Amino acid sequence: MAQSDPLYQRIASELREQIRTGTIKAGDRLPTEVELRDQYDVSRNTVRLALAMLQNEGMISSVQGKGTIVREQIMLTYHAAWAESRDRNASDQTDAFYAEMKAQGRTGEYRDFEMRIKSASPHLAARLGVEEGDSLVSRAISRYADGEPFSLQDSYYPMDIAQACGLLTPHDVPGGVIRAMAKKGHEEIGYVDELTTRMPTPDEARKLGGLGSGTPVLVYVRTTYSDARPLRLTLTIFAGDRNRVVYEIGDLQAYVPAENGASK
Amino acid sequence: MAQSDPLYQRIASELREQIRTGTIKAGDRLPTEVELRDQYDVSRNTVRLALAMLQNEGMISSVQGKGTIVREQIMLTYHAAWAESRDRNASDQTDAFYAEMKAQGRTGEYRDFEMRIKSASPHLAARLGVEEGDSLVSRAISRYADGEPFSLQDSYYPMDIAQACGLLTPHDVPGGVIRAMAKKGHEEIGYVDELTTRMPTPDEARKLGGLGSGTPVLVYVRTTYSDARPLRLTLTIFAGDRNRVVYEIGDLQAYVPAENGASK
DNA sequence: TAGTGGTCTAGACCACCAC
DNA sequence: TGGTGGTCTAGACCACTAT
Repeated sequence: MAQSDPLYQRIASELREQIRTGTIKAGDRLPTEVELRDQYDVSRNTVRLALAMLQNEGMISSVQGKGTIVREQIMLTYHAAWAESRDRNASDQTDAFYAEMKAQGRTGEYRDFEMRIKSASPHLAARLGVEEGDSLVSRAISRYADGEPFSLQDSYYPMDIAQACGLLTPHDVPGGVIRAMAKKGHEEIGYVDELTTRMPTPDEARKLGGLGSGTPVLVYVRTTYSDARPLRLTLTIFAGDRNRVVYEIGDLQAYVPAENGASK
Repeated sequence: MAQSDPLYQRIASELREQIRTGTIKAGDRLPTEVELRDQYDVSRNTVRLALAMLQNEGMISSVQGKGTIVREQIMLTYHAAWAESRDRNASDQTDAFYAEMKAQGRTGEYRDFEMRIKSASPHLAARLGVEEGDSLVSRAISRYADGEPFSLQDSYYPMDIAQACGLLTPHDVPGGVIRAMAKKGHEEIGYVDELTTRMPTPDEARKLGGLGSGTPVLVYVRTTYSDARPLRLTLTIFAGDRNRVVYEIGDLQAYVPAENGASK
């Protein structure tokens, strides 16, 4: 960062460098705003501009009354290619989630189950092959790992399938939804996954445990198909700083999964 | 947003609502900061706090001297499941990218090709099955669509493979890298894709055409394997507001691709 | 030149937390 | 109670764009 840059960017650069090189480690407290103000001989607002920059990069987070700390990153892995596959024991998404958590040495749970009837948005209607405004059954949960929220999931089903398969209940389906649908002749034989990223809405940030302003979400949409029609659309919002989606495809006899890993 | 919220959050909420409902449309100019200051009877700094909030959500972007506008979203789709598959005409990543762009009615190009020798970071070493610090060949490009930068790509190859396959050249490999490797007995028969999201580094933001501070990147890592070993690791940084990664897997005879679509 | 957003100051008071 | 970050004011000057 050149010397002619704005003051606040120069301050941000120096702090960023100290974090990158480990002079200030993850979990450590930064100097207070007043200390930085004196240290750089600027106004407190200028210090706050610098800190806002780092916050928007997801590097630090501030708590009123306590201070500003360098954020730590823990990563969970979501194996998309087999998470819901039919030849595993996992009977539905929830079971698959438990299995993933256990395999990664964490405790998984979900909360706030909700069943609702919703009107199909253009986006949903196009993917589920129904008319805009048609009724859809939505079954939503929040997933937690080690007591912390990690992702929000909302599955949409065409009304006729939901009725035939007993999905109009405000609780878990015994044996899992996928199995229940298969029994009624709606077997999932293919899927299309769409992955995007964006900043969370204030509502999503709240549900995901107060995401810092520098934390994006990973938006994951899976639409599944039988041989005749779309069966289900599952929208998952992952907290971007804590999740990784993985696809393992093809012949992987030479693949040795490394259990760990930062984001880059 | 309750009335007891901070002023700047209340201003942000009202503007957000006006954008959401279409009172202010994509591409439109927002009122100037001075107008908002008078309208809400607050200081200009408070207005700027509100605008910063919306900027961090990716909803608006400001340009010095011009004004503040509501951002438009165009979405490109990257078909990960077949983008590099062997039974398509695409001979390497670059060709595959052209084909995708053409299919979506856009012009694709790439710039700033670079070949470098780099030392393996722990992250790269683990995935490519080499020792930390070993030499790797890096071949990087920036991808543009309709003249705008969309993604940065960097492929890493173990030195012995790069030498055997003629990858130590500062230009394209005729027929494509994947084909060149296959000819020398290094055929890609499986791959592992990892997808994460985070905020861009200042350097990435610059290379991607000055990403707004509310735009995350989609980090896409593909590691490919032969029957014996890892062959290649390709790291792609997508501008998050302009790209979508799609996997089409299984039997999809009932799938009718919808060519369009917003992010949610 | 007039108007826009970008940077910066020097204060003030408040809400929250640890002691 | 003292210190932290959170909010807010009322200015100033600068850099850039349009006309």
